Amino acid sequence: MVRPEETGGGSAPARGREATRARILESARELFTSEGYGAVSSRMIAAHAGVNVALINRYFGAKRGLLTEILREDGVFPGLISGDPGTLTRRLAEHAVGRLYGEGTALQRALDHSSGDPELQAVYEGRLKSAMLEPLSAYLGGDEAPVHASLVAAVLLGLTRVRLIEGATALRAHDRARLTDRVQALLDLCLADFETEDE
Amino acid sequence: MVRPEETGGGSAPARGREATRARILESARELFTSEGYGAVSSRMIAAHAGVNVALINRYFGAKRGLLTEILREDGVFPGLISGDPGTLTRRLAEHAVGRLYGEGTALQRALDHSSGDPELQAVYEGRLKSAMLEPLSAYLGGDEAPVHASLVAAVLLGLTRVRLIEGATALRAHDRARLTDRVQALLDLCLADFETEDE
DNA sequence: GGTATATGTAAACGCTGTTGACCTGTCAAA
DNA sequence: TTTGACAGGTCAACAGCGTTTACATATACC
Repeated sequence: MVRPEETGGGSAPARGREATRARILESARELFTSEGYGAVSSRMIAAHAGVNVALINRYFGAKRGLLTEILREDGVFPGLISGDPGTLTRRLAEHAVGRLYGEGTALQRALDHSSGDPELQAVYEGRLKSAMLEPLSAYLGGDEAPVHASLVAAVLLGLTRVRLIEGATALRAHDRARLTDRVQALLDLCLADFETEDE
Repeated sequence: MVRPEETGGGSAPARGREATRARILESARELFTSEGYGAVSSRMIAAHAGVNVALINRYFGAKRGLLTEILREDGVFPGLISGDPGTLTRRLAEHAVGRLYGEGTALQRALDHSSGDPELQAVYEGRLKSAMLEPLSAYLGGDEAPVHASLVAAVLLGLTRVRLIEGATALRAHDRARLTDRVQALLDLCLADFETEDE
């Protein structure tokens, strides 16, 4: 009796492998979103997925492997660093303010919120480097590009951090617009040529 | 036989209490500095201090209590938010850049480095609120003060974070001066009156 | 003396992430 | 049909963590 069950190929891609993997991943995403990375244990994920704990490490190496997988799908600052350079800072400011004070993904907010976890940090920072600093630096070009990119990243990351510290204060539309303008101005200053008028 | 041993008072200040407390605190400070908060366990601190583990919780409530105590002594941005308002941003910029790219305390650097720990985060953020956001806001005064303070904090925190992500790149004196100027300009912009020229 | 009260100790609790040994069902070849 | 290989899944254990509880001990007061 061959169990057909969506095994189209004839070789040996296994029966439950992909399904189980997906189930674990989905459970992890849900729990990370609702509870935060640090507050979710391997056993919680396993229980939620109806799966044995050992399978998490079998399929993802370790708990952080889950996060790496999730972050890869749900990119950080996706697709903003491209297009018209003239409006780059505007787009970044709008995205940042929107994400922090408006319509950010629940997952994004959850990951931002636990962005300090020592475990998460390595993954998060790796993503940020490869998805923000490096492309932005390449996008800007020139000798000063790395510094400019770092400053931009600093402003954006700092906003996230302060936002977390201050808590979830809602912002009226008008104040949000003002904040966005101010952030854009800061980003513009980060990117501006900047000649110190000293000797 | 009364053990004199610096027990001047006659009531009941105990014999080993202060000494033990101090020993634990000193061990914690050393280990946090050299290893980072998350990498140091209660048992490591106890062993280093030559003391039973339970005493840590007896004297400091919990591991985070040690950190609270250490942070209270070694303030964050100590004494900068006062004096001539005209040079405030200069002082902050110099302090921040100096701390991150120059002569910061080893402990400061270590705590910055583990500033993401979920446990540490609460303490760290509490300190930052009470030692940075609130005094700065009060210092600036006015309706917009909280927003300005938040932006300043964002820039300073963001610099820390990016610095950690990028790693310990040494900066030549000239580049450090340029960075300081740029940061000061950003801080000035954070504090500037900012009228959006829309309708 | 006796006795209350600090101070220090040993052992455990429940939790974490992770791993190794063990079943179990499916498939291919003999 | 019997045999073997093997992927998929389970179970129990490991060492470590922060923390707590019950206990021993030394000190200080009456």
